[in-house]
Amino acid sequence: MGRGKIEIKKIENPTNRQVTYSKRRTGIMKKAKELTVLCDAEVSLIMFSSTGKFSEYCSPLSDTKTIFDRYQQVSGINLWSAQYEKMQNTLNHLREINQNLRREIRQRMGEDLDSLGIHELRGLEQNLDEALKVVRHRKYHVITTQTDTYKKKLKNSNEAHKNLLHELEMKDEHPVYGFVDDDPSNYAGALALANGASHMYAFRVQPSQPNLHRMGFGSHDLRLA
Amino acid sequence: MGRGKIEIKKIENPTNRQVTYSKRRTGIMKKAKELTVLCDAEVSLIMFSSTGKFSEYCSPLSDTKTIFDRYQQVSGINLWSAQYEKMQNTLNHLREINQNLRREIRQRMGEDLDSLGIHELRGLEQNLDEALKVVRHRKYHVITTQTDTYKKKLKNSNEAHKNLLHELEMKDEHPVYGFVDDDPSNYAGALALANGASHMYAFRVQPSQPNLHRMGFGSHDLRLA
DNA sequence: AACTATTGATAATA
DNA sequence: TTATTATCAATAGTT
Repeated sequence: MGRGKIEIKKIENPTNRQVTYSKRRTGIMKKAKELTVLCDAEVSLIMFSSTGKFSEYCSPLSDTKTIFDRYQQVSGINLWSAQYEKMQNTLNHLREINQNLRREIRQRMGEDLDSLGIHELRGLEQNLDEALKVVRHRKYHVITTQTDTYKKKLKNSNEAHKNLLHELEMKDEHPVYGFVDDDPSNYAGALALANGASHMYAFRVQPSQPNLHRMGFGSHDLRLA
Repeated sequence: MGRGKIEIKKIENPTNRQVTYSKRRTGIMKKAKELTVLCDAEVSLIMFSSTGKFSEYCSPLSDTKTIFDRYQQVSGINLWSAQYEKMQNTLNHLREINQNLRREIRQRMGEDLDSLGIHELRGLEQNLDEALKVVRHRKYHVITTQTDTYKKKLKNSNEAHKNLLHELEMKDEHPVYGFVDDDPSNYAGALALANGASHMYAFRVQPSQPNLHRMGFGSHDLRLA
């Protein structure tokens, strides 16, 4: 279909090849469009020239991604199976680790012990015993620190109060009663630890972890993951 | 290019449309092939007829997936971004959960306590204390059971031995010394628990969890995930 | 599926 | 690249 018949083999002259590519590219695109319209078909046509130039045609009602998805279903080839499988493996691995971590926590809570042998039980016992000592120690430390801080604050406040009273007496002989603590939460904390019956021990988590919110020790949500 | 010019619009006669689709399909495929050969181009052509029939052409050196990959790079459209993002989110969520589980385990081991307030510390202490009691109880139970089993086995063996000796005496008056326990591991176990100084407490895991193998309480590999 | 009269595409040329 | 046009190729309508 030209001034002369041509053999279908690679055009060696690069300029000529590029020109032919251009012409035929528009030609095949026109054909694709016509096929789409005339026959109500879905067509995806992607072309890269030898110089790397990219062109595509896609039937108007669908887009390239839709056609790819459909291609996948029909051809049975999962185009991104490699990516997908890799991630799936990572995911399963993480899930496994998660399961094990949960089991360890349960065992550290005295549950799920049936699968443990005598050696494991002995180890767990020792470990819990040591941990308990450390936690107790830390608790006492915190209590002491907190109490000290409170006492100090109280003392400071009292002094401030006295000074205030003193100042007022100096000024107009009108004594004032009461004062406001600038941080009442410490006072409440000290009171709470004093009665020794607290069962409120929320687990502190970052705001980005909604599923672990409000979980106390011994109340882990084991439905997760 | 036929016996008469046709308007480019949907062919309403289904038979006619199907015939035209067939003819033009082969035509466009030929065009695609020619483009590939003449111009050294990469072409992907995917077609679905109105009846759902699927055909494709792909330049011989590359395959459809390769062209899709290239298409992605050039077009900037990530074809599986939706899937990918979803999985990525799940993955990150799992990682977060795992981090928290690990932290809880560390805290149950008496580490990482600085971030805990007095309430949490009190809760943890109580929880550890209760767990310790349960574990001790369970340990004693296992020890008792194991010891009983061993005693029973020993008794059975001795009786078997006696019977054997008796039989032999009956037969040829040649007494035989010694016997073989059919499960010596229980004996070793009983011995080990008798000396009370075991520090071997391997964590039991399924074979499919290589990363958690040989982890004892207190020796968790925190590099994971 | 074939067959062709026609239209459409395009190679060579400018 | 674009335009022209002589040719060849594709195909619409028909058998």
